[in-house]
Amino acid sequence: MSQDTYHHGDLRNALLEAVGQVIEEKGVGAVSLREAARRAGVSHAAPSHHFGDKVGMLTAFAARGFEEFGSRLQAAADAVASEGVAAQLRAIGFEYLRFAVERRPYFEVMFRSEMHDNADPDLKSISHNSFGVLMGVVEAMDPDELNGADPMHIAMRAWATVHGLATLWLDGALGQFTDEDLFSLVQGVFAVNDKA
Amino acid sequence: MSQDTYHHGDLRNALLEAVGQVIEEKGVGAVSLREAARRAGVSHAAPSHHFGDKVGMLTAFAARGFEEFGSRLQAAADAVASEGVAAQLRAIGFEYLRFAVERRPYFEVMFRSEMHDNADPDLKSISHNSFGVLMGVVEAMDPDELNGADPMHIAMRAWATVHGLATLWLDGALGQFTDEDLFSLVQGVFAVNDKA
DNA sequence: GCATGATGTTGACGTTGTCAAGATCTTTTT
DNA sequence: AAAAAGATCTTGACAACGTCAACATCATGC
Repeated sequence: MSQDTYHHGDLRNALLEAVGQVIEEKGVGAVSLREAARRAGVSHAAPSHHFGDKVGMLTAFAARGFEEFGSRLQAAADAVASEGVAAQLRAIGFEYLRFAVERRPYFEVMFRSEMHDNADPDLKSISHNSFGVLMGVVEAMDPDELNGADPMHIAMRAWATVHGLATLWLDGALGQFTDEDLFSLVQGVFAVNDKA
Repeated sequence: MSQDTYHHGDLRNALLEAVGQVIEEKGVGAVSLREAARRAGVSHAAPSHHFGDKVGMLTAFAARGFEEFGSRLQAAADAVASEGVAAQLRAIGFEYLRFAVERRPYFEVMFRSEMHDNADPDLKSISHNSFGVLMGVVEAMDPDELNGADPMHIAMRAWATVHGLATLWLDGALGQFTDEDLFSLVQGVFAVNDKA
C-alpha cells in the first residue's frame, strides 16, 4: 500500500491486532486506547473515530473473537457428525477449551461483561450464534438419548462445565495443571459424564 | 471511637467495605484507590500504607471473600451431612451459586486473576481451602458411588459446572434467565447429573 | 472541480496509580 | 518519664490514561 499516507488504510484492523498483542504480552488490564494507537503508528485520538471509546474498541474485539469462536465450534461439530451426537458434544467441548487456551486474549474479553457493551446488537447476535451451534447439536439428539431430559438443560450443563473449566484454568485456579493435563482432565470429565 | 483523630482507627476494613460498595454500584471496573479513600474519608494516598498498591487492596478483598466463601460452603455441606454425599454435593453447588449472586463483588474479584495477586500466600492458602471443602466431600464417597472414577475428576466436574453457571450468569451470557430461573435451572442440571 | 464526509492530528482537561517527603499519633525502649 | 522508633495519615508531584473539541488531510460523489 502507500508508504507515507496521512490515512492509515487499515487502522481498524491494526488496532484490533494491537489489542490482542497487548493482552498477550501484558494482560487484559494493560489494554489502552493510547497503547493500541502507538502500536498502530497513529496519534492517540485516532481510535475514537473507529470505535468511539474504549468499550467500543473492546466490543469490536469481542465480536471478532466470537466470529472465529463460532466458526471453530461449528467446524468441530461438523467434523465428527457421522459419529453421533455424543461425539459432537465432546468435540465442541474440546474445541471450546482449545479456543480459550490458544486465543486467550479473545476469550478473556468475550466473557468479561465489564469490558465490552453487552447491549451492542452486533455482539449480541454473533455471540448468540455460538450457543446456537451447541443447541443445534443437542436438539438433534435421539429422544432415548435424552432420557426425558430437557435439551436446554443438557446444553446448559455441557456449556457450563466446559466454560467453567476454561475460566478456572485461565484464572489460574487450576494452577497445578499444565494445559496438557487440562485436556487429559477434560477427557476424564467427559468420561465421567458418559459413564455415570 | 474517637471522633476527630488523625488516625482513622479501622481504615483497612473501611476501605474493603468501600471497595465492595463501589463494585456493587458501578461495577468492578470502577474500583480505584482514590474512590475507596474518598468513601472512607481519608486522603488519596492513605490506602497504600495498608495494601501497598491497588492489586494489594484487591488481593485483600479477594482473601476476605474466600474466607466467607469457604465457611459458607462448609456450613452448607455440614447441614446435610446426614443425607449422604450426593446431597452434600448438591448443597455445595447451590451455596456456590448463592454466594456468586448474593456476594457478587467478592466473587468477581476472587475469580479474576488480573485483579489480584495469585502468588500472595494468604490468598493462596485460603482459596485452597475452598476447594478443600469440595474435595473432602468427594473423598468421602463410597467406592460404589464412584463407579471406579477418579474422585478428583468428580470434584473437578462438579466445581467446573457450578463455576461455569455462576460466571456465565454474572457475565450476562444467561441474560434470558432471572436468578430464580437460574436456580431452577441448576436443579435441572443436577437432576440430569443424577439421572444420566 | 469542488463540496462533503471520513479519517487522522494536536492540544487540553480531569482522573488515576504511585512515589517521596513530611506530619501526627502509638508503642517500645531506655 | 523521656525519648526513640514505628505505624498511620497528609500533601504535593508526576506520568499515563480516556475523552473531548478544534483543526488538518484525504477520498468520494455530485
